[in-house]
Amino acid sequence: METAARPLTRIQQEKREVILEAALDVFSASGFRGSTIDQVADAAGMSKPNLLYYFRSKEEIHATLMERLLHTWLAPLHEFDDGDDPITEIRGYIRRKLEMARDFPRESRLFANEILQGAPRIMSLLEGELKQLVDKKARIIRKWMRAGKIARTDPYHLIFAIWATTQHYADFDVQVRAVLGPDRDGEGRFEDAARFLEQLFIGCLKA
Amino acid sequence: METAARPLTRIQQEKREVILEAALDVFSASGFRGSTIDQVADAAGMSKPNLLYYFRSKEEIHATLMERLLHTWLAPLHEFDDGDDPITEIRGYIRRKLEMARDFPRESRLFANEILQGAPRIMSLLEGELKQLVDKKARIIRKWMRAGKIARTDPYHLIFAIWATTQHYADFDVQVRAVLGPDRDGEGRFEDAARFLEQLFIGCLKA
DNA sequence: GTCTATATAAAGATAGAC
DNA sequence: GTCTATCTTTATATAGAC
Repeated sequence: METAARPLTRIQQEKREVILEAALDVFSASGFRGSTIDQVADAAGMSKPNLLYYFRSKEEIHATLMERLLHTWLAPLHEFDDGDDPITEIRGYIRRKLEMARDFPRESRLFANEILQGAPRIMSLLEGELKQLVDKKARIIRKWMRAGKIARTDPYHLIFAIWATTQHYADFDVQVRAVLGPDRDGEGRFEDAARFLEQLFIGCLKA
Repeated sequence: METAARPLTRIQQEKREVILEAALDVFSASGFRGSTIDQVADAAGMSKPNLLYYFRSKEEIHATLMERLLHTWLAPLHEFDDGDDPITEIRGYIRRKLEMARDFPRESRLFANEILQGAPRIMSLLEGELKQLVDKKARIIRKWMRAGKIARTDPYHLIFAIWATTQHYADFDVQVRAVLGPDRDGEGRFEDAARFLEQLFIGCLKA
């Protein structure tokens, strides 16, 4: 007979946090299949069997991680709303997405890894929650266009372009660094990117 | 004593092609670590030991694949040149890159996988050949800007944005499909994307 | 060149002592 | 809760017959 699920103690919660933090490091760098429980255990400062005392399997760690990730990841799009000034709203969304790429590059890469492999674990979420959210925001953008507040264009591809350009700085970080060279490292790169993306998107949207 | 490397017969070349084609399928879908020689052998229609008769190791298959990939991948940027009309030149580059995403999505994903994992195998190429190529093209773009032919902006981030937006349609294909739904499948999506990207980039670059 | 059989190593997961 | 030892599965690669 199975024992009923017990609420976790505070200490158990904290240990799980340590493991998830370590797993984010490892999984985002090597992908799910490319990572080993040993690596995660090492990064978390504990033995493999000890780690498996807190999570039943590698799969369960990954699932827990993805669940949280998606919440964080969709937050900026949720914030995007029908404000007074469309340009301010879109500019803010771009800035928040770029800040996410800067502050949460591991999350960005973990997400990219999952999508790249065909999104086996989150397909239903993409077709459900994500699609509905994007549909809603696309309707807002279209309303702005009909009202003549911004130039007419395809709202879906506009959103894709914002995702692509901002996440690029996290997902393709090593390439960006290699091309820009050591001169333009750190914070400066993000300021340059922010300026450029504002010019690109806002320039083309002004009616 | 080692036997000297012999030139490959035509049949050997053909078998290697079959293997590389299968490997591209498998590696681009699951990443290098996520793929097994068994899968590649199955896809190539031969047994594992037979496959390993043509390639010494999984690593060697991957290396051969990456080498070719990079040649193909940089071709559009090589073509980008100092023509009469900057707008035509940039528009052509965007179109070629988007066509690559449409016609060679596996290559795009294989490349994305490699970069995402920190580009361990091609770092020196990124810092060498790629950087020099981009530097050269950035100088051309800057010349156009100084001549007042296009609006002033950061040429490096412009190139990154073109890479990001076009490759997005290959790398994040499942997400794009999920969000757009089944209505907008196949060729139509790429036409929409082409129209949008032209408006985005050309609109912002017109002086 | 291709096969069956197998050596070898890595990785996920568990048993059971403490 | 944490450890050492170990089981099991999977995967890379090789040996050797044909």
